[in-house]
This record gives sequence, structure tokens and C-alpha cells, in this order.
Amino acid sequence: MSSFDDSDAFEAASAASLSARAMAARPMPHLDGLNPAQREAVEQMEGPVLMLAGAGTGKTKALTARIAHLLATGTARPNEVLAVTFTNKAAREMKNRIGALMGQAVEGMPWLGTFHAICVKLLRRHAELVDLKSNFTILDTDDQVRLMKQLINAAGIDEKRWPARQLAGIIDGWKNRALTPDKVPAADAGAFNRRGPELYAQYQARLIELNAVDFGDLLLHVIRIFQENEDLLAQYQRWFRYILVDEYQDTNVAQYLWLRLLAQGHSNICCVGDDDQSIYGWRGAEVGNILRFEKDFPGAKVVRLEQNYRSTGHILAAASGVIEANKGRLGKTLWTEGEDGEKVRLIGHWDGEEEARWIGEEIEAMGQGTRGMDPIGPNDIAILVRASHQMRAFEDRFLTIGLPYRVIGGPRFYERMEIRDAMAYFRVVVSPEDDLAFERIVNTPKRGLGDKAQATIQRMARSNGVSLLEGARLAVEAKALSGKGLKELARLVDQVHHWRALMQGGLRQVGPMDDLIEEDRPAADALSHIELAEVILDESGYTAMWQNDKTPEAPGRLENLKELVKALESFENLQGFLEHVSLIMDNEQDDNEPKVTLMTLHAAKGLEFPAVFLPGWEDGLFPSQRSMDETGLKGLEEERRLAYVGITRAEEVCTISFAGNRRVYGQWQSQLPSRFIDELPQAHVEILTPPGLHGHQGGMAASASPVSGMMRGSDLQEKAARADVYNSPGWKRLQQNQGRFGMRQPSEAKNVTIDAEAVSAFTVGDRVFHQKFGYGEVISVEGDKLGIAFDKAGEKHVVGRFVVAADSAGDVPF
DNA sequence: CAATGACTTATTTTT
DNA sequence: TAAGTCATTG
Repeated sequence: MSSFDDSDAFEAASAASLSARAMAARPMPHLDGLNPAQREAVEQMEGPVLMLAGAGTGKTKALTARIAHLLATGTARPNEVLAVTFTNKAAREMKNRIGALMGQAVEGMPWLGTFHAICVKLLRRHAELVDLKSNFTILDTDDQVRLMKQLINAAGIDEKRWPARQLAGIIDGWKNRALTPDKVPAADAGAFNRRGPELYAQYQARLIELNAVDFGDLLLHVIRIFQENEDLLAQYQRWFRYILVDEYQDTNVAQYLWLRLLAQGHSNICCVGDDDQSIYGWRGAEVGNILRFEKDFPGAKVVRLEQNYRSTGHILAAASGVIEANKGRLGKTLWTEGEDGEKVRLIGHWDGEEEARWIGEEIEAMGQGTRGMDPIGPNDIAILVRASHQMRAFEDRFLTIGLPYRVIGGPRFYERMEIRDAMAYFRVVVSPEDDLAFERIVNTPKRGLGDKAQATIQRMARSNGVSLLEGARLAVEAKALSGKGLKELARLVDQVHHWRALMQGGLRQVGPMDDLIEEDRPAADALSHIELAEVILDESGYTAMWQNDKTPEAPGRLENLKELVKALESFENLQGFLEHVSLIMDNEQDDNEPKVTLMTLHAAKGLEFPAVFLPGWEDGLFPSQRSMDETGLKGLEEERRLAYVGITRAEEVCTISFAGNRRVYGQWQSQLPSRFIDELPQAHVEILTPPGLHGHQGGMAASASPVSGMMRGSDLQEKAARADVYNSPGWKRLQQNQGRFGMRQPSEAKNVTIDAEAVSAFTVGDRVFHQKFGYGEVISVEGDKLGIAFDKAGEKHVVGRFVVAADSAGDVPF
């Protein structure tokens, strides 16, 4: 947890009066360099404020300046400001920036943190009000799922048909909407084979038994505490005199309720966000919260930050053009005093590999500096994809050409198996009643304690109403297991006890284990928690398990374990470490070598790069078909916001691309350019045609790059394919229709692709040739899509521009 | 208990 | 396609 502690401050609280803290007549450097809108948002300290901050408009600057202002004017003391963020990263950055503004003069702000971290703090103080003990453990998704699995099996439900993951998702959804088991609406009663609500109730009961909470509970328990204890709520309302919320568009119902409870009364709440960047609806975020702000908080002052300091004029205009197609926006107009810069670049490719190859070459060219532009190095370049599987093509390509890259996202350090195993050991030692942790380690490494042995332990524990560890001890005592298992289990139980003794060192407190296990070993003197961790991993045989493992990933896992132990250094004890880890799952690595960044659009929110590539702009992929199927227009609009987020990450160069063919689940599919491409305002877009096309063999694209020599054997075929796509009617149409891109009405622009019928070069009965599927006969024509019965590949639907008349196929040189 | 093969499924992710 | 899960084998 944070190093700041305020526990005394709270009680000493409200006595200090505001008037006593007169406005300080000192200079206020934090106001320097704010534009008028930012300044307004900073100086309007009383009452509700909605700061609508477009991409790159200096939101964090204004937010931190506002906090600095509250403090510098003596309006609030550091511990009276409640400032909530979503990520630890954002919280950290705010802390740093406030520190810089105030010149270290301010001691820490105890209530600046994520929703979850702040809730943990509150919940530890008042745990007993919701039948928890203040040392409750926080379960992560994995623990949740395992627990639910047990409940599902116990309920006699076929876990095949009704997977625990799904139930976890459903319950998570309810918690996002602040629905406790008794409040699940009738409309949702059918969830999970009609057993959802019942299992939800069981799950909650089980969590209380385990003295555990999941992430959703952190919010919900605190809400319940506030609702059921008026005095306490009133106390906190008085205490948190000024509330600030970052990324308000990402709040869910529970977070909204939580904020509303605390802001009641003074209404000094400042929410910062951008409805156009709401991209987390699928995990419970409610754009409605930000759209409704003025209704929720009457008299709210709305401040728009519209001056953009990040991107060039063309990039901003392109992004604005796209987002305009969304309905029900609060509306902002981004502008810049900067240069127009280069237009947003648009380019089509034959397939995904070609796209990756071109981007690789383009990045190399950027490193040299192209068209009079300053060189842009790998560190300043990002590739933003819709779904992580798209990264693969780039990784493959970059590996072959030796372009250094880094992938952001993916499985985090603390989610890796070996880390979770190690931490389960720590958990059992720190809290012997942590059954989930015990289950995880009881047979890891293998101790010959299989299902049968574990069932025995379960039985022992349940019938005596004790934890699994204690149940295990009883099982040993009763000799309920056979030879080897018995010996191993006895050893494990003994070891846990031993580790606990080491942890408690000379100052042994009376803990649950002390009554239960006879101690014949003298307690060692204060062993550092780092040494203790090493001892645990060593004596348990866990390290040895990986040392003996011959799989290629074993060394990496041992490396990770070392890193884990190293990470312990910044904590005072194991408890503190576990607390930290359960809330903070990030793992930023130091990295000196310049690398291109590969990440999803979601992960890119809040970041910026001089050059950004946005590949895969194809209908179905982006916007994602699934998103549209599941939530219709709502989903499409969220996808469009994602497009907006993507474009606005770029400072100087933004390159959008699409491929005509892509392999989807192993099947080749022809792809339509994304409808978002039609929405790009033409005046701000330049259509790129890579050199080396139209049959100019050995074109510059290939030879200009030092990489070309490494092109695969299918070089010729590739060039043919490229020539094909740019000669195709579809591509020509795209170029001809450039002029229509700028249409104010997106619907009109959309006709571009819809009225393709007139352009379609084929009719039923034509013999055609397709690059991947070979020869075939057209059996249907629907707009731009052709139904084709291929001689070899069967019936397919293909976009017209990717086939050529069969008689002209001879022109293709292979 | 490990290895093998059938089978299935296929965004976005933080805490 | 390809990664992951699951059940069956040896």
C-alpha cells in the first residue's frame, strides 16, 4: 500500500476550520502556462464541475493544477482531497506531478488512488460492518473462477455446458451494476441456466466464510457500509471536502453510486473525462454517467478543453470527421495552433502479411528520414491493433527483418503461473486460513496428493469447520491417508508451521496455528521477509521443481521467481507485498534499446507517439463484427470511438491501412475496407500507392529497401498480387471516390461502397480467377460481393476487386 | 501421472 | 490455423 498514512488524521479531522486557513498570498506557479479553459477548470473550486477534456488537451495538467490550487490556496488540506483514478499508473503520475508543482512542499495525499485502493483502505477500517475481518484477502480472477467451479459442481451442474468463467463474467457484470444477489432483476434471472442468482448468493456467502472479497466487492461493500451507516457516511462526506475523478467516462454504476454517496452535501466534485474516448462499455463502463452529469449534479459547471497540444491539424481533422458520425455526444471541437502537418495516410494491401511487410519497410524508411521529414526512431513509433492476434503478423515480420519491437499487454508478470504459485505459498504462510491458496500449493510441486487425498482433506476441514490447512493437520493426525501421501502431507503441514514461526521471529504472537501445532523448534530470530521467501520457495521444493524441468520455458520461470524475490525489497513484510500485488498488477520493464511499440487500441488510450500505424481497418475486424452483433449500434459507436482514440494517439504521422484478404480462423476471407475509412474526411487524407505496382517489375518498393533481398521465394507471386489489388475495380473506385470522402454527411460517403453495383465488372456466369482460390464461375452478384463457385475451393463469397476475369488471368506471371 | 489425441473455440482488460 | 481443454490411454 502507499507509504502515506493518515489513520490519525481522520480522527483529528473536521475540527480544523476552513476559515483558519486564509488564502495564501504567495505566487502560484501551478497556474502558469494554463490556457483559459484549463484555468477556469482549475479555479472553479466550489460546486460540481465537469471537465470535458478532448484527446491531448492537457487534462492531467489541469487536474493536477486543480489539486495544487486547492492546496496552495489553503482551500483544502492534502488529506481532505479525494482523487480517484482507474489505474495505478495514473495515480502515480498524478502524485508525481503534484509533487513537482508544489515543490515537494506537500506531504503525501492519502486519498489519491484507484477506486479499488481507496476502497481497500476504507474496507479494512470498517470490515466488521459487512461481516469481514480487517485482514480479508482479495481474490483475483483465477481464484474467483476456481471457487465458482466448486460451487457449480456442488450444485450438480454440468461444468462443461456451463463453464465457471461464464458465471464469473455474469456475476462481475452484476457487480459492475451494483446489483447484490437479492437485487438481480427478473430480466437476468434466466442467466446461467436459471441458476445464476442462486449461485451468486452462494458465492457471496462463501467469500464471507473465506474472509475474502473480489474486486467488485471492494466497491459494493463500501457502498453498503455507507448506505447502512449514515453517521459514518456523513463523517466521510465532511472529510472528503473536494472530490476529483479521472476518466469519468469509464465509471460503472457501482463507482457512480459510490461517488454520488460521497459527494452528497457539498457537491464539490470535479469529474474529468471525454465521452468520445469511452471504450470500456464491454466491461461495465457507462458512458451515460458522463452524459448525465449535469442532471446528476445540478448547477454543474461544464468546461471544455478543446485546444489540442498533441497532433497536427490534419490528424485532428481526420479524427474529428470520424467521431462526428456518433450520435448523442456532448460535443467538442478540437483545434490546434500547430501546423497542419502531413495528411493522414491511407493504404490498402493484398493481405495481412503484405501489410506487415510494408509497415516494416516504412518504419525503416522513417528511421532514415523520408520526404524531408526528420528521422523517426523506433521508440517514437507505435502500431495499434484492434485485437491482439493481429500482432502476430507484425512480430513475425519484425523478427525476420530484425526490427526491435516491444509488445504491451498480454499476460502480466503477476498472472504467470510460477508467480501465482509462489505467492500462494506466501499467502498460506501469512494467512493459514486461505483455503484457495492452500489448494493451489498442496500438490505443487507434486507430492502425490491427488484428488483422493485432497477430498479427504476437504472432508476433514468441512466436518470440523476449520480451514484446509487445519483439516490437513487433522487428516495427518487421524492417519486418514496412506503411506506416502501421509508422510508428504505431514511434512507440508509442518513446513508451513515452520515458515510461520520464521516469519514471526522472536516476537511470536499468539496466532491460530500456535494452539494447534506443537512447536518443538526454537523460533529463529528475525529473518527478513526476503530470506523467508527464499526459504519457502527452497524448502517447499518449488524452485527445485523448475530446476528439474526440461521444458524451454523453465529457465524463464526461474528468472521470474528471482525477480519476484527482488520485488520484495521495496516492502517491509510479506503481508504488505501481497496487499500491493493484489491491487497492482502492472509490470513495466526498463528498456534501453529503442523499440517499436505493438499494442491494442485499448492499451494505447492516454499515450501518444510521433508516428502511429493503424492496420487492419476492415469491416468485421475493425469495427469488430462481434461487437456489432452483440450490442448493435452501441457497439459500433464504441468501435468508432476506438478509431478516434487510435488516430488521436498520433502526433505527426498517422497511417491507416487495410488488407483485401485475411486469414480468419484458418480460412481465407476477403475483406471490405472499414466503414470508418469512408468516414475519414478526404481533405485530410492522402491515399498512398506503394511503388512497384502496375506491373513495373522490380519496382522501387522492393529494391529501395535493404530488406528486399530477404523477401521470400514467393516474391514474384507477391508482386503479382500487389499489381492485382491496385488494378482491381474496387481499388480504382476507392481512388475515384476520394472526392466523396469529404462529404459532410457520413451516410452519403457510405454510398461509396454501397452503390458499387454499378461498378461491378462481373455478371453471373463469368469465368474468374482468384489469387488464392483459383478459377471459378460467378454464381451471384450482390453489390460488390460475388458468389463464386470455385473449381477447386468450393463456393465462396468474395469481393469483386479481388478477382480478375479468367481470360486475363494469363497476365499474372505465374 | 504423463503423454496423446479429440475436440472446441476464437475481442477489447483493469483492479 | 492454432491454442487450449479434456478425456483417454499406457
